[in-house]
Amino acid sequence: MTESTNTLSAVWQKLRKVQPFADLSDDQFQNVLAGGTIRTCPDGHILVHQGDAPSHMFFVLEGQLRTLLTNEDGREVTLRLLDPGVGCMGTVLFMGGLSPMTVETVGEVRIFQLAGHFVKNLVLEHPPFATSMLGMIAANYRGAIQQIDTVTLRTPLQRIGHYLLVEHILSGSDNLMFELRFKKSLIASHLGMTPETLSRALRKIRRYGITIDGQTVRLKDAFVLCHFCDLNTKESCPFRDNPDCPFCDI
Amino acid sequence: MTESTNTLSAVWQKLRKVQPFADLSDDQFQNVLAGGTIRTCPDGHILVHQGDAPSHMFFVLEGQLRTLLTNEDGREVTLRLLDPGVGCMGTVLFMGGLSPMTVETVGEVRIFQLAGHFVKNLVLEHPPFATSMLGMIAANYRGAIQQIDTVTLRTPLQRIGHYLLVEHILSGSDNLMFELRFKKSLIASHLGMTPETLSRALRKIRRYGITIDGQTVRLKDAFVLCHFCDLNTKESCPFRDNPDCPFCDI
DNA sequence: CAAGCGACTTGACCGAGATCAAAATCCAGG
DNA sequence: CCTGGATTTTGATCTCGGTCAAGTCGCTTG
Repeated sequence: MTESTNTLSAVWQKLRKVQPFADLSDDQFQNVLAGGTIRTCPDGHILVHQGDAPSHMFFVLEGQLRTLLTNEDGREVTLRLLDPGVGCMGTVLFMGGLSPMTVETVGEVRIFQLAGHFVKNLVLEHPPFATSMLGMIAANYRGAIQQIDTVTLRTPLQRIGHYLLVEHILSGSDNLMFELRFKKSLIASHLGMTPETLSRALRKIRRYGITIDGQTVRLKDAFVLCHFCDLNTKESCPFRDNPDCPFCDI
Repeated sequence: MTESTNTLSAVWQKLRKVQPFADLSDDQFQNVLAGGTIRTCPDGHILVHQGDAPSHMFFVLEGQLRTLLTNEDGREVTLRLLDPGVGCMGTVLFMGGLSPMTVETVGEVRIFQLAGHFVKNLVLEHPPFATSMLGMIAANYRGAIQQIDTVTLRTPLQRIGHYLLVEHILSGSDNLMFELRFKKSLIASHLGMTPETLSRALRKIRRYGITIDGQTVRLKDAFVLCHFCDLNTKESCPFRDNPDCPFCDI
């Protein structure tokens, strides 16, 4: 088996079932694969600068990416933290104009990239793909709204609590222990605070029965994170409306 | 001419040329009109509550709407301020799940509303409409990103400066005087600050040659707002790369 | 095993913006 | 023209989170 088949099949594995490709036929997906490129980038590599004309969509195969905003004096906010299987810059392609965000690697990353015009053609030619893109973009939009909510209406404690809740649900919420997927400094930047403030918030959150040791989060019981539930999150909560939940009756 | 025709033709006037309808044929647009409803709502009326299942898209015919987020103790951020010709909740329809935002009238408002399934069908049946919706949603997303930038990376002075710049460009930027379209308290809420802070920032911004009296903004010269330009805005600036602009060479 | 570096934590201090309170301004309606 | 309520402005004070600096932990590398 050649290196190239090896890699292509890896991409197939990673991306076949994820949005916006899940609804394509195998043939169409094969086409997508043929139309894109696989790259490996070192830590801290900047794939897109704020202000660049957007040219490609990117999908993480291995490693992590983040999208972020910066200002002139170097302050920055992380918009999204991307794990394998997740894509970015899809929305930016349809915004028209220059990219409002930077895309940067976090550690060494293997990515799959697809030219913008390729994506736009797919939208025109395959209505289900268009709907799928709409859903994906809308999901990103929801994330942005969530972030606005977070940074403007919540205290640092509430921010990290909510973040942990979402992570817990994503991890399957079947265990009282799970791992943080990202470095704390990145999480802090995503939550619009400094690492110092995050650290202090993590200290304070112990009194809710939530302990963080390194990347490991330990919960006293299944419902301690319910303190930080909101309407969006409630919808995806597996304990939704469970009578034991102290907050689901709100 | 009956009241109803009168109103329908008013809707035609207002919405025929705006996204996402601009690319539809007259016949298709006629269909849209027939499929929707016209409503008049009093000041402070809530069209959608955060947490409602999204059912309609709304378009402003006369008056103003705003979309906003609230938390439990009553604090709120305004996401968007909508003037006639602008629509909302389109994105939310494609997010799946409940509405993350509230939609509220500002003063008495006349709106045109279109059922969600109607919009979704249009997307499936008319690829150009889908592209148009993608563009619209992407534009909203850009707005959300801009807002994250604003509230996390800018000082109150920079925020209001940038806001005024965008307003100036929207107003045609052909005059050294223009009107604020919204109440200051709403603008403050949109910029993530209190009315008091906004007031103080408007005081401070005088030293840049920008004077606000009531709703009227007066500029000392055409370039005073350039202090608050960023990459996004630069693209739509009519003075772009004008050698007189003190910042376009950045 | 020691050294060294990066990531995180902790402490002390400070300042921008929120809050609270009061005065001023604006405007619609009588 | 006057009046009453909403909106905005101004002033005084307080507080949360940022900043700066030092210390700790943990991991990689020689």
